[in-house]
Amino acid sequence: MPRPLPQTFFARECLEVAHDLLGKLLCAGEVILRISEVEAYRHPGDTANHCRFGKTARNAPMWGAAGHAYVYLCYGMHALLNLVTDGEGAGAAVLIRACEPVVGHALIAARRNGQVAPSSLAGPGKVAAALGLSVRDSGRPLTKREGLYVCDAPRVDQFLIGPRVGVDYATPEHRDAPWRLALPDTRWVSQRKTLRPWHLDAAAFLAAEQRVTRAA
DNA sequence: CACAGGATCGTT
DNA sequence: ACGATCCTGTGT
Repeated sequence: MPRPLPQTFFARECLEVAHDLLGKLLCAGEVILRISEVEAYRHPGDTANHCRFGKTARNAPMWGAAGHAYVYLCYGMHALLNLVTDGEGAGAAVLIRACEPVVGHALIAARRNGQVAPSSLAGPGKVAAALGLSVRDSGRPLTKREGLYVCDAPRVDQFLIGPRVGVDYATPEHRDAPWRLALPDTRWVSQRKTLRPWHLDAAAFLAAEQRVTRAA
C-alpha cells in the first residue's frame, strides 16, 4: 500500500510544490485520483490569494503549517480543495483544479451524477465532490494514512502553464501570472484554451517565477 | 462546441 | 454585494 508524502514535501515554496504535485496521487478512502491541474496561490503579496486581507476564521488553515487541507465554499455551493505549502505564517497553498480517475470509479460516479468522464473531474469543485470533501475537512492534516493524503509518483518534466482562472479582481501582474500548471497530453484538464506548453525545463520556469516573487 | 443564465451562502 | 464554480439549456 502507498505511503503518504511527508510534511517536508509540502513545506517548500508554493510554485515548486505545485509543479511537483502534477502526477501525484490524491487518496481519500476508496478513491484515488491522479492530479492533472493545479494553481499556486503564493505569498500574501499575491493579490489573488485568499490571505491578501489577513487572517480570518475561513482562511486560518492556510496560515498554519504546511501539509494541511484548506477547503472553502465557493459561490455558496462548491467545496474547493487547497493543499497548504511553505512555512507557518506564509499563507500559501495549491488549489487542485483537475484530476484523472485511478481507483474507485463506481464511488466517483455516484458522487458525480453517475458519470466518470473528463468533464466530470475537470474543475476544482468537481474534484472535491469526487473525493467526498466538504468545508468540514478544512484544516485536516494530509500526512496520516487515513482521511485525505498524497502519495508519490514520478515527477513530470513536460507541462502546460497559463494564467489562473477567475481572478480578474487581482492586480494585472498577479492576474496574468502563469501560476496555473497542468499535465500535457491528457483530456482531464479544465479551460485548456488558456494553457500553453512550457518548452524549457521545469527548473528554468521555477527560477524565472521565483524572481518575480522576490521582486514583488 | 460555445455561450448564457440561474443556483446559493459564507465572507467581507 | 460578491465570488479561485457548476449545471442545464439553447444554438451552431
